[in-house]
Amino acid sequence: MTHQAYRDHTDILAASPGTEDKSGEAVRPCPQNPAISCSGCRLSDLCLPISLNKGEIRQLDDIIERSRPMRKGEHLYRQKDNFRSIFAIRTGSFKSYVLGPDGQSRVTGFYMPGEIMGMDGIADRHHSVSTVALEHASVCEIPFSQLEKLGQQLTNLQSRFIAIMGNEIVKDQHIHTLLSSYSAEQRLSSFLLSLSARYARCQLSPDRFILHMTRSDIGEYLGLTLETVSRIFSAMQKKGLINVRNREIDILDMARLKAIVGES
Amino acid sequence: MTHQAYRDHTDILAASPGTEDKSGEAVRPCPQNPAISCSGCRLSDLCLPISLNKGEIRQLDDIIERSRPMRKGEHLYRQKDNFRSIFAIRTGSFKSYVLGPDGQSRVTGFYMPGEIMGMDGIADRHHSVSTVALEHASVCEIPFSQLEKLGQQLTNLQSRFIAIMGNEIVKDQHIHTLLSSYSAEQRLSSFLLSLSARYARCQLSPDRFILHMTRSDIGEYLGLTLETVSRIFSAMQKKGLINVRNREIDILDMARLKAIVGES
DNA sequence: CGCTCTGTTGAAGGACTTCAAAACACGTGG
DNA sequence: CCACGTGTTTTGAAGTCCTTCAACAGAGCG
Repeated sequence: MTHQAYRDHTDILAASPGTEDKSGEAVRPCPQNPAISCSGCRLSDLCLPISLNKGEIRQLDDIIERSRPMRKGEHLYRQKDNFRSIFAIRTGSFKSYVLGPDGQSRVTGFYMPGEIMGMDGIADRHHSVSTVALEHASVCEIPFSQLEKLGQQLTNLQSRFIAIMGNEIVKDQHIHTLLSSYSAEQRLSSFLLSLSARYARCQLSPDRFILHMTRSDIGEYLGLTLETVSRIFSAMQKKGLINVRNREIDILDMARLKAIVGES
Repeated sequence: MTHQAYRDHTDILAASPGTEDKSGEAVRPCPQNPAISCSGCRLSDLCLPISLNKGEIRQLDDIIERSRPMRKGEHLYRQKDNFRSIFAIRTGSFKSYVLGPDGQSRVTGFYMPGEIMGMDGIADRHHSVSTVALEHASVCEIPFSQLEKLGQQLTNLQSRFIAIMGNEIVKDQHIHTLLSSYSAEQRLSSFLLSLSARYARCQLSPDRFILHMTRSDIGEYLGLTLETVSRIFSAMQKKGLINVRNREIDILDMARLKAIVGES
């Protein structure tokens, strides 16, 4: 394994990136360093604090509750829960999903460090989806009532938050067109490119990463069956576009991948 | 034609609902009554003013520009346009769409009276979709910078606007699950039920209405071909669920329609 | 009245699903 | 450390739902 350095991306985000361990869980130092703050967070230029000055960030810091690290499979909140807070991911990744009337789940999104979860509960004060950690993870909890209050004082914060919601709407529209008109191969190409770009945003390798979700999760998200996901991955590998080894993805030909979805 | 009274729903929204005309366009009085205001608008309990008191509504009124009526096919704004305002629909309906790299369009949404358009431009200050009138229509234009400013003064307005955005996100998630897991018949049932509920909100008949969009529009929106839309409509009619006569829809069995999409 | 856009319907084909079986990975406990 | 069991992934074969292609009918508008 020549690429051990990238084995677990969260290593890079953790407090002591030098420590490596094979299990990926036991030895790693707790990412919940009590000294963390928005101004010290390496994600601050992707997250809510963008465009805030130091004083403003300090005020935002004051209302943020940095909760305990979460284990894989642990829920952040569930469908129907009362809405109290939105959450910014510090480390790890999450999926959101809903349960259909027949009891089977439908994945509605994947979330990575620096991204905001919980906005599904703003409208009617109850969450409309459930959110679960796909790996060890940690989040910043931002009580919404306090965010609203602070937003009234800090114009920049208010605008920033509204922009984040606006961006969510644009992303949802993009997913809408993807689901309504893309082939299975286009959907998966687009999915991989999205992950790649988001890993790059976190200063992680854009062409070699781990899928923390199952094939079934991906299928539910993209409107495909898990078998189709698997088959398309295999076909892409055969074409020399990617290398798939279990959950490990190597993007070999980014340009051709982009061509598949129609991005020049 | 026993149902002439419902022939054109916009009649009911117009200033003088008593006037009837066969063309649906020539005789109707101009909906752009200069006397209109949020407080006088019959849609005020669906639109941005919800939960505002009279003084607050007056302030909102002051920043709203009531633009001229629009003709069918006229664009409100286009993809890539600078973002200046959001728009509340007074009368008529719109569709939003994007043009793919190959030049063919993908419908991303339909909008009805009381609903807000233009939030696709908030994030990066340029619109990500185009919006076009599906029939004669009129809108209230709300310059975004002024809305932001006013929102800083009026807490209720700020919350209301954020709630509208949150609601948009929830609706997009619902569409996501629809596109990723529903059959063609379920998609169309869900679509008709959505239109029905929204017409009811406008005090219009929930079980007899006009589709102002083409089969192709519906298909692009739901991820189906226009032929499939047509076929499923025919099949639903054969089953006694609906009556379709060109663009006129009668919902005959609401309960069974809901059962198709899994709503008890 | 005739043109064009829209909608319907049929027949054939294809992309993805479904069902099924086996291989593989991973965590647990011996 | 290995054996085992569960959950995940791969791959195949058959089937299905929807699409594509095509022709025609109807509606709307000059």
